[in-house]
Amino acid sequence: MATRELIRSQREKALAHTRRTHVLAAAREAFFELGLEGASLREIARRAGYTPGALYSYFDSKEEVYAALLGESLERLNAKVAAAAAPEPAPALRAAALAFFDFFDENPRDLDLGFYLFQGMQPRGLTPALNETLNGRLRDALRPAEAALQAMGLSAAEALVEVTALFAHAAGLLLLSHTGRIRMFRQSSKALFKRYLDALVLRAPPVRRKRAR
Amino acid sequence: MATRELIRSQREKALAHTRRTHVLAAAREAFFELGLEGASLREIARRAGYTPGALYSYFDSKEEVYAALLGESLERLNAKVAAAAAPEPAPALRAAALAFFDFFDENPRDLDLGFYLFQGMQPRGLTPALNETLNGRLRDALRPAEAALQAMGLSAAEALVEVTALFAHAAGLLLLSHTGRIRMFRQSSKALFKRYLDALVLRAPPVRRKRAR
Amino acid sequence: MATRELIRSQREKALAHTRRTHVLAAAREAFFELGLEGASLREIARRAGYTPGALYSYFDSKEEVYAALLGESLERLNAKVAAAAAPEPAPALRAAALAFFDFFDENPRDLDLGFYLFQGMQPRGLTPALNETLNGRLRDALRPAEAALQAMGLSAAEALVEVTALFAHAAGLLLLSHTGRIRMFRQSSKALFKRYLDALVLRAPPVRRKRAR
Amino acid sequence: MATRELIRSQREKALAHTRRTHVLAAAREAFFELGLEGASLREIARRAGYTPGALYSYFDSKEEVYAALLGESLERLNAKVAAAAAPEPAPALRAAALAFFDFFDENPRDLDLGFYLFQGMQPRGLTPALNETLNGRLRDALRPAEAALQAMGLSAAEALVEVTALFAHAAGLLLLSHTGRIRMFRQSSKALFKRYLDALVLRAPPVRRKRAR
DNA sequence: CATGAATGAGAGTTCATTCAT
DNA sequence: GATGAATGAACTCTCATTCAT
Repeated sequence: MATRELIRSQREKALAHTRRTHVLAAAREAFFELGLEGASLREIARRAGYTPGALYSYFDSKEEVYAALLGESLERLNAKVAAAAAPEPAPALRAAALAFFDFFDENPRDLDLGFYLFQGMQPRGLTPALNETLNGRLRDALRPAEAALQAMGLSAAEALVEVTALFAHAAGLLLLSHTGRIRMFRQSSKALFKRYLDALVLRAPPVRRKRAR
Repeated sequence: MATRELIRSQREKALAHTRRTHVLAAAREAFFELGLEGASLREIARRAGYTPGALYSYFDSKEEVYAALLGESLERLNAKVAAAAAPEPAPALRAAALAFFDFFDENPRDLDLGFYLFQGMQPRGLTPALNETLNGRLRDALRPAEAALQAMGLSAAEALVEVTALFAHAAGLLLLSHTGRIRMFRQSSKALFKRYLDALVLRAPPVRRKRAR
Repeated sequence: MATRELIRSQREKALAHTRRTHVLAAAREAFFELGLEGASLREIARRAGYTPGALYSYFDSKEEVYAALLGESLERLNAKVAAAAAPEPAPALRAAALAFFDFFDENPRDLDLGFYLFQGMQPRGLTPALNETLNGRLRDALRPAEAALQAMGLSAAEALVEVTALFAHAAGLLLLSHTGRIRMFRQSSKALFKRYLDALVLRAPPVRRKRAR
Repeated sequence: MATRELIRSQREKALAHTRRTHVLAAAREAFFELGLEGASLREIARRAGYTPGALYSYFDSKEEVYAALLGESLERLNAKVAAAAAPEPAPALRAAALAFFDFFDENPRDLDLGFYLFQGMQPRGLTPALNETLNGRLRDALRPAEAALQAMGLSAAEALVEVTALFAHAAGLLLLSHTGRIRMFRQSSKALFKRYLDALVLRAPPVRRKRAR
């Protein structure tokens, strides 16, 4: 008896998850196509084949949909960064940093998502706890680069400084690129980012000295 | 006779300007306090002590209000950058770059304003010509730094690359700072920016040696 | 199980229809009392006991409300015309034509509605297909008269000419009557229309003689 | 002294009239181009080179502008009808009726104007006296046809009936034509009107017999 | 006479959200 | 779980009109 109950409960849970995923897919699609303004709850529901009210079975508010979307985006980012590895520290830095950069460069909507680039860039409606978690996942995506920097001989503190600067540089270039402003300078954000990486690797000599011993 | 007319006309023009400025002040206030979403025409009108319709005496659309706001922001930026000068190239670079950085660092909403133009809304009330002008003013704010880079011996092409990277780095740091993400790294965006400038100035000397020959 | 579902579904459908009808009744009432300009969505909603937004559950736009109103009006017209029959061609012509005339004479607002169709209606709520359909229903209301004319011996082409003239005469008289201008002439539009029909029937007989041969 | 005053007064009156005429021209232009809905006071003022408020020096309300427009339209109509004369009664009838028909057929906006008078116009700009006057001018445009009918031998009462029917027929055809509905019947309103006139002249013979005496 | 600012009402429409069924 | 109806507030924008200057 209890077994049958359990099985049913499991099946329902799986179903619920499937449907939630389905809704998220519709939300992503709407958001990517129409941007934040166009991706109303109505539109998302329409694309998912539901009525607006039905979405409230899966999400408590529109913001929660947005948060789920962002969470999923960050998972993809981390997966990409984790997949980019190299045996030597310097190539590992390049690989990790480029994976990070490319992810947003190739998926500009993920940039929107990640930086709350609309609505004045303020995270609204996200509980602090959730916000922390999501930010943590973004932070995670930078850890491989940070580790590589340490492997290159930088102290933990130095590596933190450098990875922050790296993050800022990537973010700035992506912003310029995504908003079209880079055109004013007739430059390529990707080339500029590689140039920054080159300089960073060159600046790291202390590591080499360590190695030389 | 004509004199009286002229005086009246002048006074009215001044009044009109004052009132437009007053509306813009209300718009800025609303925008700064409530962000993009909250700063509706109604809210702006309310704060200016007007009915919504009255704003249409001064602006043709909501977009035009934002454009005016952004234009004014960029003028302030340029004024600040122009005011920051130094006799020697390297200090001039630092001064110009820091003025640029500080402007947005101290007025984060001006950063929002600048992004808004390209991101959130359609350039409906913003003619391409006006858009170009505004972008040009942003570009102008970087020219002193670019000039200093050339004065330090960089070629025009090199200076352009470097000023673009500088802009990106500043934008990225500001983004991190403004969205609170810099806290994740326990760093100061200002300190990081100065560090970037130091490295930039150090990287330039080879040029100078060239000069010395 | 399925039965219960079915019953509920049917009841809901009936309810939906009832409510839509209720809204349309309010719309008609508002439109009839206040005319085209006064019958705003807000006013219609108020009379139906709804908030303005609620109407968008039933209609996609204001134009669609009017289209529905007009469609229903044309159905009533056709019903009235169809009900007016007679065994012999000449009486059949009189009956059909008078039914058409009387419908608009007794319900002047239906005349307004008909005018509105082409004069003011925007293409939003009135797809070309719907427009065609509605015009077709108006055309339908004249077919009994046209058939009677043919039965009286007129060729298809002659009958078409005559029914067009009949329609125009009716429309003109209704316009004069509805706008009060007929008073300038101290005439009755109904009497004039009957007079026109008398003349039309008298003009036709030659045909019958042809048949009699 | 008084003379100088008088002259100035006269000159000012003339000027005022000129300017009023100028505003009316702008109004007509706006109305003819944009239709009833598009011809707002703002638009009229814009075209006349004035601000909206200025129009209130010449007209007490928007309705009054329309009334003036309509009055002028009716003058043109009467002029056209008066110009169409013929020595014999039957040709005179044809000429007068066709002039009336053609005026509206060729200037559909004048038809709109005429419709507007009774359909939408508020009693504010249209005093009963003015209303009477305008209706009288419309009536006047039919008098030549009425006189011709009497000249053809109809009694005053008969002529009145016939001219009313003629008016209605013309109005109906113009309505069908102007609203595009005549296309449903693949007919020409002008041809149908001529056909009506032919039948009317044929129906009149009793007159001729009178003459023959 | 004419302006320019302002009103105040109102237009149609969209939205996230709630809730009985 | 899902629906469909409904809310209520908000949105941008337009209008005829008024009035001090």
